[in-house]
Amino acid sequence: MAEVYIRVAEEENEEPMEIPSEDDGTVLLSTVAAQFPGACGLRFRSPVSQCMRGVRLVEGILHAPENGWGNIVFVVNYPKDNKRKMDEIDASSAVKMKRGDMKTSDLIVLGLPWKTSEQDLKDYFSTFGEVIMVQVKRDAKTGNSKGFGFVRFTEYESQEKVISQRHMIDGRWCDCKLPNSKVNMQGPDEPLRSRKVFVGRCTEDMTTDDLRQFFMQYGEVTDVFIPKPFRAFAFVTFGDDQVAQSLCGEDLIIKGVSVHISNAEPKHGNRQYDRTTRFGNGFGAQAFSGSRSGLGSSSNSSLANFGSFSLNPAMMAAAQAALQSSWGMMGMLANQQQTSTSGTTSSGTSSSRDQGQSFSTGNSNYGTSSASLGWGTGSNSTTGTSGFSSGFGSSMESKSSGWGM
DNA sequence: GTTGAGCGTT
Repeated sequence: MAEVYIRVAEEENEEPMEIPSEDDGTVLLSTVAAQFPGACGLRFRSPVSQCMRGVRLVEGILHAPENGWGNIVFVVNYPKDNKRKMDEIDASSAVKMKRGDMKTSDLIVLGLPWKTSEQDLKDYFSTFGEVIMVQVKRDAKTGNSKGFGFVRFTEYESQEKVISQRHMIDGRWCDCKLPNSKVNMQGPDEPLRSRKVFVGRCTEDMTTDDLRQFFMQYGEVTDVFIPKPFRAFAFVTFGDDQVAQSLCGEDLIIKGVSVHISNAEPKHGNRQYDRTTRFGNGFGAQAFSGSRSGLGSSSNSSLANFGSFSLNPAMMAAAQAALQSSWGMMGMLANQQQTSTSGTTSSGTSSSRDQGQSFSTGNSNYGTSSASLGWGTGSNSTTGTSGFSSGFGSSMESKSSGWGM
C-alpha cells in the first residue's frame, strides 16, 4: 500500500515537509504535531477563493479538503494564535517579564529509555536550541540509567518549547518539566492559581491524546495525566493558569461524554504548594467563580485584601473545609454513553512507564527491546500488560513526595 | 468507580 504524503510548512512560503497520511486518507493531528510540536490544526490557501481555509479536524483527525490533499502546502496552526485573539492584552507574559522569570533552568526529562545516553539526549535536544547541559541519572553501583535525566538550554524560548510538548526519544514518549526543586518559585505576591485542572467522569476510551487534542482548543496544553488502571478521571495542565481557571466548573463534551472540570487538588503530601500556601496569598479568589468569568479580568491577584489582620492556621483550615464542601455538592450522575468514533484515533500513550521496557531490579538485564513506537498507527496499542515497575531497590523510599502541581 | 509516579551522590 503506497503511502501518501501531504505537504506541511510552518509558514506559507517556507519549505514544506512531507507528512504521511493514514490508510483512509486522513491525517492524524498527532502526526503533524510530531513534526511541528504544539500544532493544533492546519490551514491552506484555497486556489479558488485565495482565502485561507481551515482543514476539518474531528477528534484529532484531519480530513482532506474537497479535492484531496493534492500538492497544496498546508500551514500549521498553533494555539497561541488563537490565544492572542482571545486576550488582547497578554497579561500573563507581562507578569512574567516583570518577574524576570526568563532565565533558563534545568529541566527534568522523565520516561527515558534505559538505553538512552547523554549523547543521545544532547543530539535530540539540540534540535530545539543550544544545549548547555545534559545528564542521565544512573545507579551508582550498576551504572544503569534510572530512566530520567536533566537538560538545560541557553535560550529560554528553547526551554519553553521543550516543556510544552512531549518528546519521542529512542522510541519512548518522554516528558520534560521544571524539576520539583524549581517549581513554585513565583514571587510571594503571586496568586498561585493552578494551571492544572481535574477532569472528572472520564471514560476508558479517552486517551491522553484525545484529551490533549480536545483541550488544545482552549490554549497550550503542557501535560495530560490519566491514572492507570482506569479511574474515571484525568488531569490536564495548561500553559496558562487563566485558561485552566476559566474552564473550572464547566461540563464539556468529549467523545460524546460529559466530563466535569474542576480545580486540581494539590497532590497528597505536597507541602510547598498546598491550600494553606494558597490561602496565604490570594485566598483562592477564583475558586468560587463557577465559570469563565475569570478570563477577562486582570491577573492581579486576590479579591480580598486582608490588610493587617492575618489568618491563623485554624481559620485557614475552616475556610478550606468550606471550599471543599462546596465542591462536594456538585455530584452529578454520569451517563456514560459512548459514541462510536469510527476508526481508531491515535493509540493511547500516557505518560506512564509501561510499555516496552522491562527491567529487573536484581540482575542487570534491561530490555534492549527498542520499544515499538505506539503512535499514529493505532494498530499496536501496547497498553498495560508488561506491567512492571520497581522503585529501584530501596534507594529513595517514601520521599513523601507530592511534587509540584 | 470525581484528585496524579517517577525528581538531581558530586
